[in-house]
Amino acid sequence: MNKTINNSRRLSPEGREKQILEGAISFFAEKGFSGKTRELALQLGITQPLLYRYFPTKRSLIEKVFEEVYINKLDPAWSAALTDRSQPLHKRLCDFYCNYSEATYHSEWIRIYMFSALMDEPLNKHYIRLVEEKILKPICSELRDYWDLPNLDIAPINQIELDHIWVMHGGLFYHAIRKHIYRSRVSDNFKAIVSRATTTMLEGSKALQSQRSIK
Amino acid sequence: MNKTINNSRRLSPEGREKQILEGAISFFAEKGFSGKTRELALQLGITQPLLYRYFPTKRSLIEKVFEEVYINKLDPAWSAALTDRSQPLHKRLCDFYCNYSEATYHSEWIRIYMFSALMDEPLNKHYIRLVEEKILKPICSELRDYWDLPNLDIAPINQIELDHIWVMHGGLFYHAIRKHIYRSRVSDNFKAIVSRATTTMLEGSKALQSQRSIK
DNA sequence: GTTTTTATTTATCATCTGATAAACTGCACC
DNA sequence: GGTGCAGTTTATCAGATGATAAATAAAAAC
Repeated sequence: MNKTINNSRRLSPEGREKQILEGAISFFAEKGFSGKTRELALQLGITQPLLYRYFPTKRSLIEKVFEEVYINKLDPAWSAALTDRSQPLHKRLCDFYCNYSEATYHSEWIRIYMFSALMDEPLNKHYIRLVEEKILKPICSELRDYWDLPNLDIAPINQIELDHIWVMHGGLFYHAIRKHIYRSRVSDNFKAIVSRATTTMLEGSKALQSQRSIK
Repeated sequence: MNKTINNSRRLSPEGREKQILEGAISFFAEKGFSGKTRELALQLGITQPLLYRYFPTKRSLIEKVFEEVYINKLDPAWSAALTDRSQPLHKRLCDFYCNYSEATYHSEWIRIYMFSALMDEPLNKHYIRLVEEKILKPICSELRDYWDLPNLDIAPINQIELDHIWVMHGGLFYHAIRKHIYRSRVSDNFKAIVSRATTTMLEGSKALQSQRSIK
């Protein structure tokens, strides 16, 4: 019999630890990290001191939650696909944001992300840097190619270009915030929103060039 | 002598209440609403029981904070200016978002807004509805006029049009989130970002029409 | 089947935290 | 300058909360 997935009273250490961690993610995503250990235990159907057999402190459990939520969410294959110029850029952008949103735009992920950011967790700053390096700058680079502009070696990405992508990226992310944090009723066809947002961003980048050349 | 603005030990009730409320805004914006009353009192330079002379419970103080932060942030004059067709639409949008961001994109406002949203405070949902009615839908309406599309009486605003404005609005709001919640270093020339974001949105709305007419 | 091991619970601690009551003190008024 | 009112502090409570130790019970070992 499988001991790991067992709903009897007594579980294997690995099974219990996993159950607690997953329960903690859902619990803290809902209540925030000031949620009480007794309430978490109640939700898990165990007693509060049992938590402390698997995690020495509440803080250590929270840190495991961060790890679980933050790591391995950016698949390098997506960045690779983003720069695969055999495909049209609009399609690449759509595919990327569909993949990316599927991995991160979930209630638990978004809420824990926001709670941790409000707590000034260093993980957040690290993640933002990753987003800029692995997503936004590659997109800037593809945009240069798309409009036959100078390569990055000749002119490094400037703030204006980055801001332009940030507005699109933020606009899409904000859709997830509205859904999972504000809990507003939002349109569920996210693919269509992505498609229109990327089209808009591409058209906008063209219009901005005529106003002010990248040089 | 002015009793209201007095840094002596003893203040007038109005002065003290105001001081506590303002201190609470700054305190809860930083720590979240699970911040402790003793810590707040320490930051104010008063003792913790004094808070309870001016606010019967912690919750009542928090509710005053919500009131102070949420109300009167949307000046009807801005919405009026937004629909003043004697000015070019791009200029109207820029002016509006500059005014709006000046009123709300402050660290305290943004953080308290996010904390309260994560707490499922009804004020947040109310505010979002206000944003949609007083800002986004008027912009949709102006866009119809801008591109010589049917009036709202003939065809009501659809989800696609609203989503398109939400992406721009969210993109701009996300800039404030990055600045005040993530505390990232962001470019400080917000006016320029607004100008480019509105240009982009306008260009995008044109491009989207050729893909799919509003009918 | 008895013993050993260990997952889990019960009982409990020390501290924290929102809140209250009583003591204190600065200021106005006469 | 004494008297009373009102703003503030000191002392304290009751319940909550993170954490620990001992007791219990279920599974494994022999």
